[in-house]
Amino acid sequence: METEAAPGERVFSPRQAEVLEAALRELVEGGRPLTMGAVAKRAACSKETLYKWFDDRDGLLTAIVRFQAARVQVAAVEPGRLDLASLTARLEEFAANWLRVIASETSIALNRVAIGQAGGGAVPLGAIVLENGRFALGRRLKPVLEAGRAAGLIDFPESEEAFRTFFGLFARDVQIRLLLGERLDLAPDTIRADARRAARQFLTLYGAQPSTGMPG
Amino acid sequence: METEAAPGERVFSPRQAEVLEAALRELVEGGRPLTMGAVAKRAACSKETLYKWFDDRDGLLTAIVRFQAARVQVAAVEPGRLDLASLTARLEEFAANWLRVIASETSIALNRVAIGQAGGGAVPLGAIVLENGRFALGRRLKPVLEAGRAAGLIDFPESEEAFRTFFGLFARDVQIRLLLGERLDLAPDTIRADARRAARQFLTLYGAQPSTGMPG
DNA sequence: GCCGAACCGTAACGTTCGTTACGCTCGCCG
DNA sequence: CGGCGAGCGTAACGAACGTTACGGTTCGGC
Repeated sequence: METEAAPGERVFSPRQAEVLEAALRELVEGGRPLTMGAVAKRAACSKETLYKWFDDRDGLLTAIVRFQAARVQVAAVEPGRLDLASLTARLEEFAANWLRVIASETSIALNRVAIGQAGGGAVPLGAIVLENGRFALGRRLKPVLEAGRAAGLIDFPESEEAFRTFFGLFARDVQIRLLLGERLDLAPDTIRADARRAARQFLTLYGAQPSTGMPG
Repeated sequence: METEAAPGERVFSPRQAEVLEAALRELVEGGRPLTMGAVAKRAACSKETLYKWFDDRDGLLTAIVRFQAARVQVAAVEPGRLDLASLTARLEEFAANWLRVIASETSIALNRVAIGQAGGGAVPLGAIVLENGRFALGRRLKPVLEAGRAAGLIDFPESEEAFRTFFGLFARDVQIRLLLGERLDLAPDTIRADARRAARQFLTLYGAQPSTGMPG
């Protein structure tokens, strides 16, 4: 998926990618706050190299966030021709994907760092996470929603509002509970069931025709 | 200080409450990470006193969280006799209250600290926040939901699941965006409108009878 | 008025950690 | 072969901060 380098997006050398992988592992596995020394040791590189490549600790954190964001890119769903079944499937798939992402150790650790320094640091880590997480998500789903509307399957005045409602329906309290350290086990079956329920409820709220609950 | 108190709940002396207020202000207003020195200076007390009263930094943080939690206690709603109008009003009021809480600077700062040390520290700050936030919330609302079910206004198999859906409907992406540092302006009108929408959507999903949207 | 306890302000100590500097090895290029 | 730049490992420096210790002040009780 090497389509285009957006402005502000830097491509990392293979060795740099290795270092960032190591930093990510350190962030996830080592419960401690991330220190430059720990990253250097785990990556088997020198601190001097870290500073040369990433300037300072904030730069390293920013690089980690961007690096991870570049990998999480889910394939954009192309609207295509939609009937009720395929729209439902798209919604379910989308919700399940997102639940899997926010339940991953990596996402939790990254969000923790971004939240922990939000409001304090000079570097808007939180903004980067939001841009590549929540907002990228919205941009991905909106075409699907609008295609569904064009097909007469659902209706809403604003796709942004419709998306936020869908977000609430599948995310619910999961993310905040995970971030606060609760050990929720999100088994694949649980995720699938939650995604199905969210899609069904969304269609109930926004369906152009009264949608009857399917069995199952 | 042999004062017998409720299990896990300690009562603070007036002076201690002052100090905790100051600590809370420092946490909210000073963008920096909370240091013992900053708290002592703002509270006009000595560090030695801080350590005597709260043992160490974790103890101080825990005390701050408990102190704030003890103040936020919203009045428990008593189910009483419910018709559709009063149930709707209860839900709207509940959602609006919660939105006001999570949008407050204090709640954001406290959640940031709890999240920042979740998974790392020995003291489960996150668990305390969850217990006094999300879970206390559920305990407050469930009687209302069950009274609504008893009155035949709504129906659901599990009040926990119904509550989580309602939570998703009013919280949506607000909390995560605030925690990540986005400046959302939640004007009173916005909050009221969001609460109304969430209550209406919840009744649409769980209403025993098809509820028609009200004008306005 | 005197005593002791509580408390304030400040100094001091040790650790952690970000940041910089230095010596060494290794692979590439002329 | 010789130079050289990149990068590794480690040491060193300085600041921030948690924690402890100390001297001075206030205040209630005798």
